Formats: sequence, C-alpha cells, structure tokens
Amino acid sequence: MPDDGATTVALDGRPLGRRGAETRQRLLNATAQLLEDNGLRELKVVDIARAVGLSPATFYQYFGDVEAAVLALSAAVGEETASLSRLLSQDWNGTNGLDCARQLVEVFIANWDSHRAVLRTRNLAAQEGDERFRAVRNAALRPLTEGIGAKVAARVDSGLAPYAAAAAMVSMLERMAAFHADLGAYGTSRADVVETTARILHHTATGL
Amino acid sequence: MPDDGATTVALDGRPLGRRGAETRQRLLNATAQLLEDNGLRELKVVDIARAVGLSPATFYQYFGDVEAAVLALSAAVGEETASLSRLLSQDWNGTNGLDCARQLVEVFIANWDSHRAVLRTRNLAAQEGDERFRAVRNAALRPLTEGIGAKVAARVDSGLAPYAAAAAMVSMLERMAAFHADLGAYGTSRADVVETTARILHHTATGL
DNA sequence: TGTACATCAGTGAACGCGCGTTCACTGATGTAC
DNA sequence: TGTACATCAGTGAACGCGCGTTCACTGATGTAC
Repeated sequence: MPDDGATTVALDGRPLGRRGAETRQRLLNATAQLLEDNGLRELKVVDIARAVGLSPATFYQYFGDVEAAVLALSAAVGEETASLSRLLSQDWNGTNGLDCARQLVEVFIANWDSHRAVLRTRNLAAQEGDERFRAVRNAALRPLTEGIGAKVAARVDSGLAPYAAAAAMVSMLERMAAFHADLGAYGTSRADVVETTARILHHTATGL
Repeated sequence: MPDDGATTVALDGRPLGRRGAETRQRLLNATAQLLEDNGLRELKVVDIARAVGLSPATFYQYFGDVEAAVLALSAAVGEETASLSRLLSQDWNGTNGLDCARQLVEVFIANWDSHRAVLRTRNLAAQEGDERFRAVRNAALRPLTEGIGAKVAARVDSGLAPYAAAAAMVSMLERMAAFHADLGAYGTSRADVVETTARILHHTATGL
C-alpha cells in the first residue's frame, strides 16, 4: 500500500502509540487552521508547532515538511465523500431524480465549506503538477466522475462524450463550491445556487 | 482611477520612461515564468531580479512585493478576454448558435493555456480572500457571466436562476480549462472536451 | 502489586543560510537653449 | 550641433531577522515478570 499520509508510523520508522497519534492529529488540525487563516504562502513549520505548543523538532517526527502535512490532510478530507456514492447509485430518471441531484450538490458544497482551505490547496498543488496531490484529488473525485459518467453514457443521442461531460459537471461543482459565497453579493441566494446547479447536473446526466 | 497594477509610475512617484517601462515588463515576464516553473511557494523577489539580471533593489522600484507583481500580471491577463464579448453578443438560438459556444470554449481554454500559472494564482489569492485579486478576477469574468446570464434570462420556464446558471457555466469553463490536460489520460480527447463543454453551455444558455 | 526495562514522545539550544529590504550612491537618458 | 542640467534608472553592499533543520538529550508510557 502506498503511503497516503495516514501513516501510523513515525518518520524514523517506529510505530505510533496513542499519544503520538493524538499529537499528529493536533499538528494536522493546526495546519488546517493556519492554512485557513493565513494562506498557503505564510504556512511555516515553526508556526504549526507553536500553535500546538510543541517544539518545531516534534513536527519533524511526524512529517518531512509542511507539504507532507497538507498532503495528509488532503487524503483524510478526500475520504469523506463516500456518501456521494449512495446518491449516485440510484436511478435519476424517476420522480426523485432531481432530488438526488440536489442532495448531491448540497453534500458536495457542505464538504467544501468544512474544508475550504485544504481543498483549494490540494487543487493548487495538483495544478502545479505535484503527482501526489493529483493522485489524492483524483481518488477523491473518481466515484463522482464515474457515477455521473455512467449516467451520461446511458443517455441516447446526447452527443456528449460521457467522461468529458462528467468531468465538466465535476468541474462545475468544484468551482461553485469554492466560490459560492461570492455569489451572494450579486443577489443570488444559496438556495438558488443549489437548485440551479442541481438542475444543470440532472439534465446533463439524464437529458430530462 | 484605482491602481490596477498597470501603472506607468514608479513606486516613488516619478513617471516611467521608455527604459523603465521595459524593465518593468521584463520583471513581470520573469515573474510569470518562475510561477510556471517553480510554483507559488517558491516565488522570491531575489529570484525574479536575478532572472532578469538586475539587482533586487531594482524590483522595489516597480513593485512593493511579489504579490503586487502577480496582481499586475493578473490584471494584464484579464484584459485579453475581450474577444469573448463578440461571441456573446450574437444570437445562439440560430443554426450557428452551437458554433458560437464552441468558439467561446476554444478561446477560453486557449487563454488559460497561455497563462495557466498566473490565472490559477489569481484564483487562489481570490479564494484566500484577497480583495484586490477578487476584484481583478470578477472584472475579467464579468462580461462572460453577464453575457451568459442574459441568455439564460431570455429562456422561458427554464427553472434556472440566470445569474446562478451563468456562474455555474463559468465555473465549469474555468475548471475544465484548468484541468483539461489531465483528461487526456482517461482517453478523452481535447476535441471531446471542447465539444461536450460547448454543448452543455449551449443547452444551458438556450434550452436547445 | 511492584519494579525494571524497552521504546515511545518530546525538547533546548543552536547552526547557518538565504531572503527581504534599504540607502547612499553611480550611470543613462532626455531636453532646453 | 554642443553643452548643461534635470530626472530617470539601476546598483553594491550590507543588515538583520526568522525560518528550516538537527542532535544529543530528558521525560512519559507501557509491559513483562
């Protein structure tokens, strides 16, 4: 199994006990918080350690550098999207199809709202070409992309390439989730955002 | 007029001559290049100056810090999207409506391909809450959002909130443009990406 | 239940490097007459 | 066309700070018997 950052082993190879696992988690929480508050460019090992009340030396027992901590966070956050699979496994052509789409949009946006800073940093790193972040992002979005892709593929005569359409929908979702707070300024309510996004998604997936 | 970064005045207030304007541009080019090559976290004043063969002190004659240079770049890049307006001013309900959408997608993606690093950095800074970057981003995307929004508003019984739908389409475009290179790995050609994105956009804008 | 030992967990203090930034200065360019 | 002067443009060299990182060490925890 590749190291996904959720290791239970310290960097020097010895296994982590209860206390160690807790410390590691506190470091991760502080990393997320600082990322949220000060942005990526200001994220320093020293500050993370200070925030938890530890010596910087401690940080290096758990992570090789700041990026490693962010990667571990990204991997952890990515595993929260499991509930999307349930919504995607249903048939969206029936009466409650639009409802499924709506819920999916809700869950997706909620997930972003909880992990805004981590997710956008993950995406930046992926865009900058870091393969590890790319892999983590792909793993997180794969169920979504494949689920939507399968629905598009089941349409007749849509003229859409299923995988491309799925990617387009996921793109829309990610960006709306990332920027939806900005839309309020233009007189668009959150409900509008969800409803409209859900409808576009539903139509693309089903043709209805 | 607010300072959008495209100043013709040095930071100490004196006006820029021919030579000065050139130097400023060379610094901007180097900034873009380094952003592309090494990523945001590695972007240093010292390196930018070195890349152009100047003393770091010179940098400070033109920009207060690295962010200011990136902001200036963002503002400049944002002005290249003017050609989109032409495509949006046409009627998309006719026979060549889908063609317009296709071209729009093409132009948009091409613009991203030329300025990948700058645009993603602009978006990150905007997401991190920097108002100046937010303003620059909004200014760049406004014609697009309003153009699409107007088309959606002209539809009957779409059930879509025009501004939210327009934002969703712009979201889709931005993200597809940012990540389209990744899709090739999954057997999706660039042509598929353009065609599919264009169709979704066209349908959302017109109902056709 | 107590003691000894292994290993897990955390740190103080220091090092050096490199980056951001400034200032008093020199050199280049343009223009008035 | 030439010269003087104003201002634009660029720099050398230095300062200090703060960050990343390491290492030899102390303290905490768990477990075998």
